[in-house]
Amino acid sequence: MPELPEVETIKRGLEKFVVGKKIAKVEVLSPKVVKEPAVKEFVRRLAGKTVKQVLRKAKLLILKIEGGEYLVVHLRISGWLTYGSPDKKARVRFIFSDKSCLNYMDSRLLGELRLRSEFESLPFFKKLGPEPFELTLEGFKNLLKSRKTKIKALLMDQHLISGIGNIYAAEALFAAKISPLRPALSLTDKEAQSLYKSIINILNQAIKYKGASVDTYRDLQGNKGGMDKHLKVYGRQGQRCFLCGAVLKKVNIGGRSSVYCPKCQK
DNA sequence: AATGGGACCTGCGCGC
DNA sequence: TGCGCGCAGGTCCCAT
Repeated sequence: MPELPEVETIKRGLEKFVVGKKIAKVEVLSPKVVKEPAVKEFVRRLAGKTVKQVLRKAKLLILKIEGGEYLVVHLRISGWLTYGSPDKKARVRFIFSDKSCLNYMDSRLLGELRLRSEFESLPFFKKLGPEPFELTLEGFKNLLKSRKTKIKALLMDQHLISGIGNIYAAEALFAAKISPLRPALSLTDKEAQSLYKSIINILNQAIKYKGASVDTYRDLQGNKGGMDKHLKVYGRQGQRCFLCGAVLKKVNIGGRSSVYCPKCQK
């Protein structure tokens, strides 16, 4: 579900509704999603603690908890959070002292919750490349240099550049008029610059629209994101390109479906 | 180094 | 209506 813009939207919601709240009780309905520590310990250590701050790194959400602990949330594909009253489909419920509730939702159970005294040593965190916002144009060009991998696969490789997933990789490549199948090293300086700018623009636009609700994603209050309506290629295979009218094509790249305009994107 | 496949999971929409 | 299949916004791990 969530790429950087969706996670950023959730982060802002948490800042508004959850920071400063005291966790009275944690209910773990699906123990599978709690990766560390053991569920009993997880619940015990959170009870009575206040949420101090929310951080985001790429698609990772990090809640700083009173007493020097961090609740690290990776939503993976189908995770999302709602704030309000307890949800019967929740996998984990964080009930606050004012009776309000933060629900961790995750139909496919692929997401992960961790409670740790720090998050920097988490293997996934350590291997995370810079976000597009932390990368200069030169830094971006250096990533492409000498890499034969398909440009779309590179954009989604979190070790190299983090926060971009299947939707925004497809959209940025369309905006830059570059085929997702091109080897990264084949991009000219001009193309690399155009792609770099497109990535930043698309992510900022998506944040502005509070994410895309192609599937189950909702913000904390249950509202859909507004970015769906602005997607030009993602999920539009077989339909016509808004620019040239050609039929959009779907190919498989790195095990993910990738939609693009064979006429506009060279 | 790069790519392809499978694994982890559930649930939805589609065609028959 | 019911069933099987393909597919889904992520990441890891293995084989080649």
